[in-house]
Amino acid sequence: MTKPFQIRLPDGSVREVEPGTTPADIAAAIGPGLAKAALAARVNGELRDLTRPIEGDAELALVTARDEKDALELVRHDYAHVLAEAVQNLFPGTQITFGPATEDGFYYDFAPSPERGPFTDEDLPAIEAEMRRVISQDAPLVREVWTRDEVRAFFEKTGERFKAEWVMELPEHETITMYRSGEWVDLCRGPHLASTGKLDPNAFKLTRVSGAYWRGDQKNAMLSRIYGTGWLNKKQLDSHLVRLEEAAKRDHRRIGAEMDLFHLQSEAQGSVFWHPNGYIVWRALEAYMRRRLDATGYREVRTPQLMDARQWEQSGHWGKYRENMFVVPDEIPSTDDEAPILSGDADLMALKPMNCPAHVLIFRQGIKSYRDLPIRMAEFGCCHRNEPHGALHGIMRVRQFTQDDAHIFCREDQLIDEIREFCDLLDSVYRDLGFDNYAIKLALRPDQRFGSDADWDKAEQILREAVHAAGRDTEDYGWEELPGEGAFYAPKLEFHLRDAIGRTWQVGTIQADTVLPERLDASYVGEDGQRHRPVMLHRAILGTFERFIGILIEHHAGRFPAWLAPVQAVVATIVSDADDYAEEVVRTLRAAGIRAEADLRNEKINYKVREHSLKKVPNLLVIGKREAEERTVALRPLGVDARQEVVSLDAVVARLVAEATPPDLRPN
RNA sequence: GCCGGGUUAGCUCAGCUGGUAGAGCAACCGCCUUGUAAGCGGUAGGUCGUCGGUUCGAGUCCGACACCCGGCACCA
Repeated sequence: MTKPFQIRLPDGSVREVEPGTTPADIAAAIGPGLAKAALAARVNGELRDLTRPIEGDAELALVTARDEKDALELVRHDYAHVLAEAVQNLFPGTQITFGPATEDGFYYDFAPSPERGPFTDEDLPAIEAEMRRVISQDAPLVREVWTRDEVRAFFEKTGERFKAEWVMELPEHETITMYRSGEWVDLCRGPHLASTGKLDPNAFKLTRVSGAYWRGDQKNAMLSRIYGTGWLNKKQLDSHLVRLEEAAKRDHRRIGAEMDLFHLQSEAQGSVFWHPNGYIVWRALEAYMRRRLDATGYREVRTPQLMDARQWEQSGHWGKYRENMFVVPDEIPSTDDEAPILSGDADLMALKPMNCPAHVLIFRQGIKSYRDLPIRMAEFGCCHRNEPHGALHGIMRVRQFTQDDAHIFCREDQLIDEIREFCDLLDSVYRDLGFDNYAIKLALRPDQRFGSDADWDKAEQILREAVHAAGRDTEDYGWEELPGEGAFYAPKLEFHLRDAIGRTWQVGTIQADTVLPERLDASYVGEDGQRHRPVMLHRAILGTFERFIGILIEHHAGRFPAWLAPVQAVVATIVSDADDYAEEVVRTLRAAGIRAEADLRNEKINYKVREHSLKKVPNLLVIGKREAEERTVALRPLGVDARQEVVSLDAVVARLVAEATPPDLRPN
């Protein structure tokens, strides 16, 4: 007989068990409570099925619902599995593909039979019901090791084309496992719970359907994806659903309408109509950014909206980016109703999708010395990109946008410092704007690109080093590298923020580019008297005003900090006798630079409080007979639990002025 | 661009199996001079996204297109 295995438990104790023992056996040996609560096990750190025998001496930790991260991952993966089984029960002929756990749930991608067609929302209740039935069967989930050929033969026989294709691409040495629940079998790496009955039939909900390309490639078949959210118990599910409702209330499109910030309409799809209120936010943000850039050695420029196609050919945009550009014929349209409006053979111009080529053209004016570098050239540049229709999203993803763009022309030996300084500036700006949480990614060379591999090796390495030097390549910053996601001319560091419902958006970026200076022949005279190529750093902090304001709205739920708020104070009267004094208060506030309005309407104070609260006005100054007589105001800051206090006119002006001062202009 | 859903009054939405439109809020008018998140009453407001088809008759059924929403792909 083989000798017993030594199993070390988290409390440090060691148990001797016979070969063939499973984590479930050990849990049972420790106690019936644990046996019942155990969902899976970590064996030498690896998450495994409870019923999979231990193969040797090991560290073992049993995973229960208390280990929430592991437990949720397991449960969600199992829900996906149950979803697939339910769908195949209800719709024979549907092929299965993949179904992973996601951040708050799971999905499964199916290839429905052609007769059946893609799933719709209306299918979901029946599928949910079938999932509950599958769960109630409480079938054990059994892990089986198969050979590649067995799996392929099996799926070819059952008509599972996608699974048969996939198994052949698994790495040679990988152990191929199938999981069986009752009659149903799926190719799956696992691990799974011991049986479907471990799932709470009331802790999941199918949320939506969508299309998704097989293996994420547009060239492949469109599959039908079903999304769900899944939790350990109903209470968690319910609170998640409440969170979703709350998040919907923060939606920038909804708040944009409520606060009268902007609108969109189909005649200018993908372009924003900024209303006076929204444009105040924009201008405050722009003024702030301009001060920050002025203070850190940037010089602002302004470049043409339209440039000749030949210029875009030279920069490389025509070849690699044309499908995203708006092209305009350089021709006076015919006014003759009988004749075609355009001849069709005019020279072409294009609206700029980026500011970089124009900045190189400025750089090229006159001879630059190494002493002139770095040159930090900034532009609040308005760009147009012809985005795919399906990509447009509120003001977060639009076709006309304004970037807080800048290009830093520098020598190679200046790169690391420039990037590090940029990271510091970006960090400081994000904090000023209320974001202390952002993620940094490094997007590496894409398939479609200019420049030699050696250039890319160098550029990628510089960005890595600079982030490391800035101490930001850590888990706190969600640091990761994204192969294939760089721009066509350069790798980029991406800075991401989260929206109300947890989607992340790239805002800031910095890209180290040696290609464009080469293509557009930018050079400087070095210490050695020779011409050298500068490196160009493309960088933005907000990214675009449109997207950034969208995120600001959602992040603050419309309650902008006072310095950004469209209206900073409303003076609301209780009785009309106070009108004159209220108008005086507004005049005084405005003279002090506060964006203040009077509300003298014949309405109850309750009505006015409610209305201005919904408009997220940060300060409500209530004036009744008493305040008018005493030359005070009742200051009621925005917020349900805000206490109001009666203060003198002078005091309220001082307080609001302090609050409305942008963060970079505040004392200390 | 791809898959699914949607488009009815300024906003949010109802309108079953086809018989020329309805609520709440907002707006307007009147009453109320009001004390911290909706005071009361009244009036007006829509060629039901666009175009075409089926039908005696279309908001409702069918088709095309446009836009919006959720994903996918693409991206700031």
